[in-house]
Amino acid sequence: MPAEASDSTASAQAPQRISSRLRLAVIDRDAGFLQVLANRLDSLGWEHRALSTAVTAEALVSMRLNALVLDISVLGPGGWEYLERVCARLPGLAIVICTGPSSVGQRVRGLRLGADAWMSKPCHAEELICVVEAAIRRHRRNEMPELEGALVVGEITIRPDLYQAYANSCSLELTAREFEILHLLAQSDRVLRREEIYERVWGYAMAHGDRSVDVFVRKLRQKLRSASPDFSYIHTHFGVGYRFAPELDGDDGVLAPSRDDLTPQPELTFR
Amino acid sequence: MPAEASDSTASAQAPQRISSRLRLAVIDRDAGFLQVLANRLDSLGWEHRALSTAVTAEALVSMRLNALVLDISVLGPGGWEYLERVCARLPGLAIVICTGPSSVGQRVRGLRLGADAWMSKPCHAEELICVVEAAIRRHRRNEMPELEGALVVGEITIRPDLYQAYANSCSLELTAREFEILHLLAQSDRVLRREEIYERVWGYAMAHGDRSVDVFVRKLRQKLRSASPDFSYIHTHFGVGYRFAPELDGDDGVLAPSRDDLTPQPELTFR
DNA sequence: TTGCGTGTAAAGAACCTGTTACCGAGACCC
DNA sequence: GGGTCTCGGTAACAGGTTCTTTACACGCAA
Repeated sequence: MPAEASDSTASAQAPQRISSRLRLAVIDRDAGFLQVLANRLDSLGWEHRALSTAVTAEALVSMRLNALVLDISVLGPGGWEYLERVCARLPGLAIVICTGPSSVGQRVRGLRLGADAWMSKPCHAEELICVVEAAIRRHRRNEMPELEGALVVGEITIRPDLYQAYANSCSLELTAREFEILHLLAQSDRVLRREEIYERVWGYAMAHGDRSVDVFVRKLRQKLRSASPDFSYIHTHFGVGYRFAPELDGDDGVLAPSRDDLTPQPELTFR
Repeated sequence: MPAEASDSTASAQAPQRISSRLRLAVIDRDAGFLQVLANRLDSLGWEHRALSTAVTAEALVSMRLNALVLDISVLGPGGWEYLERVCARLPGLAIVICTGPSSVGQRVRGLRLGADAWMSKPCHAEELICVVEAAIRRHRRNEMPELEGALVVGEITIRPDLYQAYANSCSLELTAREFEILHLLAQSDRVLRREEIYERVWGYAMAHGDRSVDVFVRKLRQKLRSASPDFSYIHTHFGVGYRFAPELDGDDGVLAPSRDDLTPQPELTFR
């Protein structure tokens, strides 16, 4: 039952690891601390960067960070002002102060200025990362909308924000499931096995012998063909699965002319 | 560490106190701790309440809290599960664990389960409050753009400052909930799932099978139709949710994907 | 050619939504 | 305090849409 399954996944995901690739900068000079942290971050797949001194808020903006870990003691007396400036310029940035012994007054001040958390060294890298995650998590919750851009492939436009696909300004009238499968296929630039498609769209494992994916692919092909007859979009890989790629009919497997192989996803446009 | 001297300038603007009246619950049994905290909270004007044991997530919902301070040790072994449940049910609630000595593993676990911060007792009340504020602040950041202008869509004018919508200078007589849902939908230029709507309007997770959103959408449609019969505003996306867009009836409501690539919200004007 | 995987079609089950009616909680007035 | 009213939330039903299942035909690979 789909409803039950999605319920269970919801509760199962609770021990939350933030999945997507995150970007973190650390302003610190403690080589040992940086090394340990770097190892841990690498194994989590985060992009990270160590800075030995303060960089301008503008520079931080250009790094497109999710979080900043700051040993405020390396900045000297101007640290508070710096913190304040960075918080004002990047209200969406998670900032964790991680520094040596401090007074309650200092911690209060840091938090009031806009830091999200204060950790005292020495601390465990794993705990620091959890604190950073907690701050990012809370920040993202509201930001959620996650406005994905439209995907233009062949003559088809896929609009995640509208949960619909179009051809020549005309809706394909896809159902929710149809759209999800098309979206998934179009995003992936490779063959997807049925089990993979099922698992990512339905949210749970495909039962042996289930033909649902095939049936949906047929419906999709039908709608795609009637809206954009000159292209074929979904290709069968016998014994494997399906792959999405716009191909002009008549050509022998030649990719759509608008494509070039230099850019991996040339038809992927952000609105 | 930076000198504390330059406080005067910084404290003038930066030390952000959250102004509005906040609601906090504390699950703890340490009378001394509770007393000190209560005094501090009173002087800040927060509404607060001490609980000596866990209350159900539903009870927490009904308290309309901004934050929860929890000594997880008073809950015994079931504490983790409780934390998880509360986080799932109230994704917008700031949760700070404040408890006695703990291991890194425990702190990591608590943060992963969804707590926003972990403080070790003994701690200074002021610092605890700052940590709570930091969590709330981050949560609220995007939630309250403040001082929004009126939104004019189709024949409807939405006035957040008056908590009301109008058609031809005539009030739609929306109730609070109706207005909030309309406002949210009108602000978002995309399909919103029911769960999303519920969570952002009610402030906590939608129970499985709850039809409240549907019923309110119906009421909204009714009022919108009687005030502005030529337009349809709220569109159902079967199996997904609702989307707001003023459309002249009679038109086929064909959404041209290329239409708004340059101007995403042509009919949405800020005054 | 055979066996297995895939395309196609249709029917019933399952699900989703619109709609209405009803009840309890809280606000408000007297 | 009691009564009335409005609002928010719940339950039930009907009708429509979508999804799943099943069956069979077709085509690819060995």
